[in-house]
Amino acid sequence: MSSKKGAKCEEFELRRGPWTLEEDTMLIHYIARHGEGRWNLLARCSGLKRTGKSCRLRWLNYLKPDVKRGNLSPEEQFLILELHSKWGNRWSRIAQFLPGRTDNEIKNYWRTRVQKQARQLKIDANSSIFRDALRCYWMPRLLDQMSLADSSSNSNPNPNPIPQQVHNTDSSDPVMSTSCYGQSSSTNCSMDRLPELAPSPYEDPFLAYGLDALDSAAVPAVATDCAAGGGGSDWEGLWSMDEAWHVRKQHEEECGGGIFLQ
DNA sequence: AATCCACACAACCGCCTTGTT
DNA sequence: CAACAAGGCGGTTGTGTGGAT
Repeated sequence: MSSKKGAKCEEFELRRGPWTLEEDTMLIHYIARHGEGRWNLLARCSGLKRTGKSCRLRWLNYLKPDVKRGNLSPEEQFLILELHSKWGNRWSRIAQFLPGRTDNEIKNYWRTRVQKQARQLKIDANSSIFRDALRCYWMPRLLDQMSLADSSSNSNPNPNPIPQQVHNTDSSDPVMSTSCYGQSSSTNCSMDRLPELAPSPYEDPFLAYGLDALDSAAVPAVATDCAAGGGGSDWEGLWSMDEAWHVRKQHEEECGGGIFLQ
């Protein structure tokens, strides 16, 4: 079977690796004429020496007009952390709540930024300790950045406008019940009990999750203190050395000084 | 100036699901 | 209902780039 496959590949001399400008142009023009979908047909008829899969990926992750480029905003980062805590590595599902962002981009963000922090602390990124750390230190900081940006650009319309709404302090709210900022979430952040929310690209995620409820009052003192960021000059790290030490120590206590990742 | 290293991101691979015949 | 093809998804790898040494 695999040899047959290989022979097929050779027969059509399928190209691999980075896409050229010419290939991009061909793909864009073909989709402009015939629309998306039927990727294998597209690959055969467009003149591209690529697999249908490759064409699909290139279009969805890079060429599609509504693909957003550039750094993730604090709002987007916050959403990624929040949704990942609920759904785990369901990147495409998470991406549905970040218009213009692809699952690939979100996955890369998680691996390069978030998991990097876990590695530095020598903690499993999926551990409850690390999740707590995200909630106590990182997410409040993002909230802080969001409010700072908000207050400094009152006259400047937000590119991703978040509709004003009534504050939701209902404890049954998915975010408030599972996120428990600053509290120990090790008991109630289980992936087994993910909220069954119907994701929709048209639904405002902040509205859906009641994220407006996460004002400073909702964040515990320790978290807001950290978020206030005494001493954080530029926002490079996600937490200070003190915070990292605290997380690490907590982890040591919980694991009895044992099981660190290498 | 050269080399090394870490990072970010694009692209590929394999598996699974879904739709069609 | 089975077989097959296509699409979708998550994990992994490859590569270009910028900073550090």
